[in-house]
Amino acid sequence: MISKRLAELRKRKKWSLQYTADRLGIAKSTYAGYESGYRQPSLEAIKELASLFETSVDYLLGIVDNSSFKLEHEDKTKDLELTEKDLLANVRLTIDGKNLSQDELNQFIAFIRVKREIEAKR
Amino acid sequence: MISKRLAELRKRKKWSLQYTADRLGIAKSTYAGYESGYRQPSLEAIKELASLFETSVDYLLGIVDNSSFKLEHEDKTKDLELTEKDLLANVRLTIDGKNLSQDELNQFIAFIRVKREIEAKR
DNA sequence: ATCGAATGTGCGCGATACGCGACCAACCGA
DNA sequence: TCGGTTGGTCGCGTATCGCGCACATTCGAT
Repeated sequence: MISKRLAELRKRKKWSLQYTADRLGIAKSTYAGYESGYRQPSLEAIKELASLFETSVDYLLGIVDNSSFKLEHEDKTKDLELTEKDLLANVRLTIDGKNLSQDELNQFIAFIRVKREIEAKR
Repeated sequence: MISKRLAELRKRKKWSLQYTADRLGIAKSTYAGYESGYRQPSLEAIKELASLFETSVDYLLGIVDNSSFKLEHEDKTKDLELTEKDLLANVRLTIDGKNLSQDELNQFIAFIRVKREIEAKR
């Protein structure tokens, strides 16, 4: 059960085994063992896993079926203004699992502003 | 942390070590080791513990403070993968206060992908 | 098509530590 | 006083955890 959940969460983030293991500070083979079911993570390790994947230990163990992220936000949709840097301070925007730099975001904002200006003239 | 929580839960129910161990199907010394901090329960054992005490594994591990099944991940920086539509369903992205359409976001994603491809060749 | 790097997968070994039985001190009611 | 219960620790056998290493597979670049 835990192995399936880990693989699903990691692939959703488009992370490799090596990258995930590095984030956790463990060997690649160790984390791979978790996903293959060959090993079970220790109590300390599973706390780190839940933290890294932003979910609950209960979800990893299959006790509950909802990941905590969805559980908290499914009722209230949040506003996220992309030009507000302090709002984005605690959000890491990614595309294909890779971080979005501030420069890239600024380029996008400029692009959208120009696009809207042109559309407004019609 | 887990030892304190276990002792607290057991005493609240006025159970003895022996009775608790019997309910779990393990040796008294084993469960006593959990409470004294001398041993850590295995993954399988901690699931049984949470079930017996009608609480969550996250509570036993000290990840959350309330024994109910509410889970939270505030103050932590969240990942927001822009290509995951179901994640974005709960977030309204805006630029200059104006909603960002799905088309505009798709254009941006395509733009970033091309940009990264070019940069990777250098 | 071919090479090489990156990624996924599995195994053996050393070391950790889990679970159990045995044991001990403290407490308490008969 | 004493038998019984409770909380707690220790030694031992062994299950298994984490790591290094090797092999299989995928994938992009030439």
